[in-house]
Amino acid sequence: MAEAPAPQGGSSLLFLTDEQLRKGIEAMFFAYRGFTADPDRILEGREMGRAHHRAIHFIHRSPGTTVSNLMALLGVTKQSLNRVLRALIAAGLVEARVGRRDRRERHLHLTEEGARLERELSDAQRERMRAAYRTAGPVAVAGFRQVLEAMMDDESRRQYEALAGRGG
Amino acid sequence: MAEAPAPQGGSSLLFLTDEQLRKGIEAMFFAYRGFTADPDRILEGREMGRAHHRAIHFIHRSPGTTVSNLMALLGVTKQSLNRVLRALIAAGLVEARVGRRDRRERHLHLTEEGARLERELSDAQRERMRAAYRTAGPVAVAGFRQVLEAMMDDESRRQYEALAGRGG
DNA sequence: CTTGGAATGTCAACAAGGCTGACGTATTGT
DNA sequence: ACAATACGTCAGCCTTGTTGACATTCCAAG
Repeated sequence: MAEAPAPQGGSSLLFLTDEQLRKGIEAMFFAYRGFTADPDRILEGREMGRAHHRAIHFIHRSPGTTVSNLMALLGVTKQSLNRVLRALIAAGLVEARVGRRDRRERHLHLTEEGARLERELSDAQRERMRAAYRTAGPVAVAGFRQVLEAMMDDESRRQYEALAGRGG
Repeated sequence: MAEAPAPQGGSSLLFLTDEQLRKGIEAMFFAYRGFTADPDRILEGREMGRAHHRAIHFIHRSPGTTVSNLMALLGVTKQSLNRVLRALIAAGLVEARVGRRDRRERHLHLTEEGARLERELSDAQRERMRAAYRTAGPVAVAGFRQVLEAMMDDESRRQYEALAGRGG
């Protein structure tokens, strides 16, 4: 995508008013609630929470990723991550294999059961996303992604794009 | 599975693939991080966190709102909210006025200093949003909002629209 | 006028999930 | 041989959420 629509001539900048920006901020707040609602519901009772979901998601996404990688991706300390991983491994959802090239590293993989839970979680989340996409239509979806990408920190955008390059 | 929207003409449904949906999910995750980063930074050191920001935002947005209202808006228990409000009142940022019609109610207002902090917080957040909007352009912004609204729970959408009706 | 229920405040106890600091252990690379 | 890396773990702390219980104040309906 090249040129932004040149704001010249009669083109108004009304979409940049404080009012419009505030609406966007509130929309993010309320939408994020919906975004996390389904997985939260599924995990509650299983003694797990959002942190476990995030770990499962990215391990599924990048099988064999290391602990350090995951730390950077999630933006948490190794102690926080370790607590989550310990629970996932104890529950038989994740496997940590010693690295072959560098045996200090642990390569993380979902077990069969971990993959099953991942599927359940992402099905729920995807279903909501699909409904929203369908309602809004392809043009809106393109805009949605553009704005979100522009909103990220540089570091996050780098990570996002690295992931996208892998399987999308 | 219900009906897909009639794939009329040459319109493809490629924007509904699992791949595209996953990208949207990851974009939400990374973008939300950026979304909250600036206010978090400002509040850190001031002995306050995201919860305080949210309360300040909605009190600013709906001056005179009651505790019950705020509870529903934020989706937390009165105990959680009360702890936050107590801190805000102790810090001289928020004032709780006894209701005139119904004296059980507390009507919440920002003090001068509360308004100053609110300004600082929302300036930072708005600035990021403005940059993102400007980068993406008006058409993308419209799509962004459409998708977010479609992603909300019914209850959240109701609240979002009630707010929008008030000042926007 | 009494009384039930609503709106609020508060205490206690607890959990999830962040954080820092410190220390230990393999393992790798110089 | 030694420093640095990757990881695990213990201990302690913070924020922000939860439930349960109880007190107060006050409106509204019987």
